Amino acid sequence: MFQEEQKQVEQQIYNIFKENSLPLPEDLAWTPVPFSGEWGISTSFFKVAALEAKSEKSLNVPQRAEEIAQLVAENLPPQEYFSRIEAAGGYLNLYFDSRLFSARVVNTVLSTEFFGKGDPKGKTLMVEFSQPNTHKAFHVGHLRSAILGDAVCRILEFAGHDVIRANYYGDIGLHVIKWLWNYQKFHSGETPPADATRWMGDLYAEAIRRLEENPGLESEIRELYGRWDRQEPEIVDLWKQTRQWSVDGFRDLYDVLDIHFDRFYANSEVEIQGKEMVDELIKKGIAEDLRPDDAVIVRLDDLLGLKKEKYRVLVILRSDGTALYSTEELALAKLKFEEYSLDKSIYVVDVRQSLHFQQVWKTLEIAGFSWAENLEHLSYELVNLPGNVVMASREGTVVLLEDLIREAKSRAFEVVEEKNPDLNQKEKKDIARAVGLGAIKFPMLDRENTRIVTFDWETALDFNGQAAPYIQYAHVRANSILKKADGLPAAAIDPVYELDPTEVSLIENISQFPAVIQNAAREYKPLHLTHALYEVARSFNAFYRQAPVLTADPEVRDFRLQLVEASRIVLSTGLNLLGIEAPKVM
RNA sequence: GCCCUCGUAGCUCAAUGGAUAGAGCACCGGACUUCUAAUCCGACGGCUGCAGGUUCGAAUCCUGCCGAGGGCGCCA
Repeated sequence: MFQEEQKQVEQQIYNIFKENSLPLPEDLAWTPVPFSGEWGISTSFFKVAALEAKSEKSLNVPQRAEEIAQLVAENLPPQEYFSRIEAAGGYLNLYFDSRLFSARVVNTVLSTEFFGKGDPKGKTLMVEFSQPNTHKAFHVGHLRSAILGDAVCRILEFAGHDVIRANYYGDIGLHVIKWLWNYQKFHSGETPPADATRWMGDLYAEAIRRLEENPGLESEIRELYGRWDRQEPEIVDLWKQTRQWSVDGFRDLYDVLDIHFDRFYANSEVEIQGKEMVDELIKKGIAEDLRPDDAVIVRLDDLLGLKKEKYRVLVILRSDGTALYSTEELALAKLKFEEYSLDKSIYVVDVRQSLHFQQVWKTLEIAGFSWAENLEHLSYELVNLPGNVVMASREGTVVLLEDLIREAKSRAFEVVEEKNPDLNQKEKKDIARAVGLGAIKFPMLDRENTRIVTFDWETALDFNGQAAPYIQYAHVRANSILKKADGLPAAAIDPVYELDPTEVSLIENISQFPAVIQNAAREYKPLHLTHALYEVARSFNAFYRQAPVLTADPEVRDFRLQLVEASRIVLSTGLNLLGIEAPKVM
């Protein structure tokens, strides 16, 4: 927002450096001055001083940095946008003129079509996220990939990338065969009830139970897998029909979560191509075919001439010739680049599969696919239950998504009824949905990707504190003021009064928003956004308490109204980027 | 055995190598005749697991150790 001014000062500083024959720093690395009630940008001269110290051993770096800062501060020409220049401990701090700064920030937000939106980067990224297995339940453990992936896509898009959202569902594999086996034997002809996904999961759990009780039945599973592999119509038809039940159920869940995809890839879709690629790898001498006694493997460490084990051995086809996850993964990676012209292909998958991806990608690299270097794993830690219990359908240690959503909505509904009993049923339900889903999504985003989320009902349904409802509430308050104000002042307004500290702090947080988006996009970390947004909400709430808008003197009121509108825009944009609704009342 | 994460306030978590390490929860004390108190203000709370190293400067980078979790040939 102040690039021009920053560049200008930068040039002036360079000139001072030249005049004093100081070594030119490569870049000044501007940062905001640690906020203390005044806006400013800051740079330091430690690097330059350290550079000098190399030729002049006796030099005290911090002292010299301070001298340079003093020198620059004294020699900079008078500034329009900076009202105060200060050298402090090796830093040079340039403080903005508060009137010009606040007016610029607020006017920029109001006059930009999408404040914070980055310039088009001309890069196409595919983000694959949410990889549910058909014929299984969809539980809270599956939620993180979906929610994180969705938010990352929204942020990347807003930051200026072209994003293709891919879903990859596992519709074949041993788990599916086990389900089909159980269905054929014990549930033949049944159709799913309204809650299809839960029912699919129940039947899967039942299949596992039966097989554990009677391990001898495993041979029937092998046999059935063989029949599927030979594409026997009876089995294929049943598989297709039952798979659809799951797929439809997943789509319903994605709709509820407001998550959409551009392309659905099925596991089975890439099976044939996967096997073909395995053949090629064997021909090229990259893979070893040890069938029928052993599988088809790639000895990665040997191929790379590594002495210490790193990539180990990747199995790419079972000894009986059926496909593995890795078989399909090889083909899927290729298919993605064939279908789209991608600059990068990102996989949002949990951390347990890190090695797996490294192996597959290294194999593709060895096979000579140039795009293999543009594959990227966005790994995240699991959602566990208290006591670090992993959610697993077969262990029965799961919280079903349907249950969580229902509970969160109903809890939110109770609160709405208590806080705002006059609203009609429809409004209350809409708010309950926004708040309930926000409460579910926020904890999955407001955390370093590499850290485990521990799910417990109490925390998940706690609407207080550092959580989505807090931000939504600030948005509601902003809306409420604007509604009562009956329109905004038509023209841009400069504040002609001394700003309240809460206003200063609010404007500071708003001004950071565009940079935060870029940062979150670059690092694939919605966390940066949740944090910044919380800060905007917090400073807005303080402002709301401290600085009256509607009852203020006209010139104060006009500027504050614009500030409220700017806050509203940032809050709703930010929530939207997290996939969280921003209700107008609650 | 090899590899990957993580270790920060009582608890849950932040902090592009940069200035006095910050929030929420919990606990304690205050604020509703006010634009919605799902809010605000204050107090309490820290040898950033330990020991070295690199650097003008380390919670952050490197090495070792301790602790927790995860991954390592036909599950996905």
